[in-house]
Amino acid sequence: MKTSENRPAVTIHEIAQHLGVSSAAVSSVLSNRQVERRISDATAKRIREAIQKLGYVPNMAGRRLRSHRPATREFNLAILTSFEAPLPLVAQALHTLQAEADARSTQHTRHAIAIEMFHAGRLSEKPGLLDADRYHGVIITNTLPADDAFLAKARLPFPAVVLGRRIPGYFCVLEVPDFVGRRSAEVLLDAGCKNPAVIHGQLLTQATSERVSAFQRTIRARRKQPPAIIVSEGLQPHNAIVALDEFFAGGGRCDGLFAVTDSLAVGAYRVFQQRNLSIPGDVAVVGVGDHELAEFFTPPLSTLAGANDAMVSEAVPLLFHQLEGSSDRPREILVVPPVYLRESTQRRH
Amino acid sequence: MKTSENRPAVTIHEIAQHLGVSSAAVSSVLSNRQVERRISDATAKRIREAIQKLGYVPNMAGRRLRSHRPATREFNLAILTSFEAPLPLVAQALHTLQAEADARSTQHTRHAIAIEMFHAGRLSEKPGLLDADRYHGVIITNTLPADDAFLAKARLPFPAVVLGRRIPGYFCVLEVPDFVGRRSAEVLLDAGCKNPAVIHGQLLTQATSERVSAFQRTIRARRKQPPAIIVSEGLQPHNAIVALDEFFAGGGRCDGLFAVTDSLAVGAYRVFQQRNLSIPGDVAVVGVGDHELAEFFTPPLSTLAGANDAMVSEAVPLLFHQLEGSSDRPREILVVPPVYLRESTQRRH
DNA sequence: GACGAATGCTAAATCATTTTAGCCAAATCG
DNA sequence: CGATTTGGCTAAAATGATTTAGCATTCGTC
Repeated sequence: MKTSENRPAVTIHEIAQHLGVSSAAVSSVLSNRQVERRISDATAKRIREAIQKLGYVPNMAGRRLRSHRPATREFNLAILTSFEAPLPLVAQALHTLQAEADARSTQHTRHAIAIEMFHAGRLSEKPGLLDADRYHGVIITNTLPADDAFLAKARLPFPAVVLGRRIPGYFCVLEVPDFVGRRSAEVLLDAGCKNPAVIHGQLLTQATSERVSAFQRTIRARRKQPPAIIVSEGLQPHNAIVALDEFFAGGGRCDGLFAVTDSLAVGAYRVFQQRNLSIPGDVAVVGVGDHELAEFFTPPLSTLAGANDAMVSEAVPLLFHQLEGSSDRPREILVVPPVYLRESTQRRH
Repeated sequence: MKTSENRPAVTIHEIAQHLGVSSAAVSSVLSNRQVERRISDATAKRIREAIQKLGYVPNMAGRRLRSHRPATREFNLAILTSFEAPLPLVAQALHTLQAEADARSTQHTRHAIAIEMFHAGRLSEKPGLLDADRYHGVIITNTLPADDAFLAKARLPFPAVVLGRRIPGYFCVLEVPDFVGRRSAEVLLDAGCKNPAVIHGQLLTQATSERVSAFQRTIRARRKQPPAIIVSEGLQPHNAIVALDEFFAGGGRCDGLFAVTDSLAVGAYRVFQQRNLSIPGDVAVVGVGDHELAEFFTPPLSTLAGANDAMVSEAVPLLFHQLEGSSDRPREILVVPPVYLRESTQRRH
């Protein structure tokens, strides 16, 4: 790590002043135009050395402003997601956003689109989010309650659409409440399960926590006793393996599992195989369709949700609507998640 | 689609002029400071209407420049990848880059990091890539030959590191040539395969095409006849299913498969299951470890490559080195991909 | 009816950079 | 030796937005 970067930054003017030349000369050298601008080799060399020595870093805002073509508008759009969340969903959102942006690009209108990430629960620490000088609009997804609280309080100074979360004052796109939790419980019960369980990670997004509690309520209502709740440290398969092994070692019983993430289901598959429990014969498994490979698991995994296509299709037009200056009041759009019943929850005779 | 956006863009000055007020007034209304700045409600209303009617879009470069705190340097870094490529690798690169950037952030130095995407083979159409006014540095990955050619010719006006590809004039990080192709051939042969085959998608990155040809060469050298080559339309499991079904329907034979992508291996698993070919009993399968779930497939998939961790760990410091103004000559770093032998290539008695 | 305060605005500076027009001295030419 | 060219630079404008200081009015009060 160079300590040099701890010094204050310098501008082109300061370099010029330091050398007793004009800033035009420095700029010419920086863009390698010193020959056509007729800066002598000796001066160019002095300038180059100063640039190096003082650790000059160009200010992109200055450059962009200067090179801006008049009468052109440029939209800076971003998808904000957490480092911890699965990416395929986000990629799809980007794809849709990009396609829509391309369709709207004209002679005078350009769009720049990026994915940016924040640490789950620490959205508030993301630099520039509260300033109005970075984004024209954003789609925010995979937030934790702490992030939601921050957003509810902060009110971003630019259009935003929130995915999978209901936050007052924002345009939100989310799945029909309780649907996934209730249906996954029904799917397991219909498959003949007597001892259903749910596995989820420690960190709960609002969508996930609603799924879990709706699952609990439904099971309790139908079977007069609550399901087992298994908590894994993270969302990766090996987290599920550790949590389930512990569960069984402690005498836990389970003949039907709702995994709030497909990657948890993958870990569960492994544990059941190792314990010689057949799927769905001994234990049925249902996941949420956040993984494109779910239908290729052995056996193919039944999934709910994964309404991501649908949510994104709603969210993107909503964002552009705001960008175009609509003054509509924030509203919520509810999406019904698709249900894919596959072999992993086949009814037992 | 609003046609309004086809009109030339307007600036704050133009709005002001149009209304016969000052640009300061317009700016005050835009930032909702009209009360403290003592703009009358009537004027504020007129301004707001004009903003709406003329379709004003703020120029972020102007705003950022204005709000720039002197003596502060800001690095804009990006990871450029193709829409078509698998994302987990990229997420990891972002993670590493972000961590390194955070470690280097000081009172006077900030970093902004994003993932941006281009259509495979059309990197040249990405706006702003040839201008020096957007990025301080980039990591480029998942390029196709057309992109490579573009990069070789263009010479980007900012530091860059290319992953998985050798391009003259750039810092490149890639796997040891031929390693993956040769080792995957050896793994299949060691498992006792007599009729090895390889499956890949139509679009070939340089890394992939090298893997395929090294595989071919190795097989031909050892078995005196070339492997079957199966080409799928895309990289998704269903593409592999279509291609393999066609291959078998056409009388193709195969008792060992090298899948250049794990998602292709997933599709292959399905086809083999449906044809009652056991893995690895009847057919051995080896993939490249671009999928975190490979070890959880049934049976667990042997993988090569997936040297992504290692490549990223090399690439990130290389980028920062350039950002710090090092004038080193571009060089290549070769990484040896790890090899994970799992059940899918277990030797037959 | 004079003074102070409130109201409603504007002019100009500032942020960092690039480019255009042009200045002055030295070299070359006729 | 005067005119023209070349070399080596600089001053200043321009890009778009925000903020600070301040200028006119009008209003209220004693």
